[in-house]
Amino acid sequence: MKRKLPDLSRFELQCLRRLWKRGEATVREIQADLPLSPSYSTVRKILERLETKGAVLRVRRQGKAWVYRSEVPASEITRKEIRRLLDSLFDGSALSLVSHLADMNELSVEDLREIEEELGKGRRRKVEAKPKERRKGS
Amino acid sequence: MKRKLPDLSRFELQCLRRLWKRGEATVREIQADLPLSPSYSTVRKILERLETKGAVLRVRRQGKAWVYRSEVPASEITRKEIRRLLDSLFDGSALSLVSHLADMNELSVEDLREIEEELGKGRRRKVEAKPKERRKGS
DNA sequence: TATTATGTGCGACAGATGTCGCATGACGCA
DNA sequence: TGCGTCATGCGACATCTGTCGCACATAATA
Repeated sequence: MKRKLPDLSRFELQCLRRLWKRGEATVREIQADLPLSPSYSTVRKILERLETKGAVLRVRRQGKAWVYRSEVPASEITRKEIRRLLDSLFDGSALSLVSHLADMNELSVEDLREIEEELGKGRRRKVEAKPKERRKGS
Repeated sequence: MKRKLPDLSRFELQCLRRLWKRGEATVREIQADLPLSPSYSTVRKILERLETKGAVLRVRRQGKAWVYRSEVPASEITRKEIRRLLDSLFDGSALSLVSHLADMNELSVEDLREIEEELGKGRRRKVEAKPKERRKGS
């Protein structure tokens, strides 16, 4: 049985990612991690909604603050989002998505070979995301 | 100079895609193309919003009905959406996105080789999306 | 010409989202 | 013990989104 993954908004996703990275975190910590530094209340509200959506859980208190933990696997949410994009813009074809990526100069031949190799040998190790500076896009 | 691409909702994107495919279309035609057959008024409203967002234009009338045309290039909107996903879930790393796709069994080694080849020879031809049946996902 | 479709223009709405402010209560410290 | 500090719980909003219904004009028809 697979519980239905909740639909998450962009901002909710943002916050959730911080949780994934940290494992557990308080509202204050997540707020500190966010780039646009929204108000404490705002982040608070998002976490609250994530909780009602069942994507997050308050595990314990750290002093007076609640500590949250993600209740949804990063990988599943990620897949869901990918699928969404695939369906909404590429008729479900991953190939055409990758083609676009190549077009956008987001992929090098080496990148592809790497994936290929993993794919070839039964693989399971996922390639880690190493943030890279964005080329000024035209 | 590059005009700022409008932010589009899922449904707006859906409708816009029909326009891309058809070149031009009336509300009725787009409605007919949509899978969930929303009411005429609904589609009408979406087109109206797309127009105020500058994503669509009413070119002429066909009988009493307006004929719409997209004002935003499919490729740019597509890129924008891809970028959005990349930034919101993969720290901008296309490689890790592709890795996930491979993980989801959405890519075959052949697919990758194809892209690779295109990439290798300066390329520009984009791989077309040929809808493929979704493997029952676990 | 009276009747019937059909598209338009407008307006309405409920829900989701992003953003806060404020009163309250508990904690640590002077 | 009285006073800040800090997180919480609640509520408030303006937008954005998806969904329609309806009155009105007009074109096609009987």
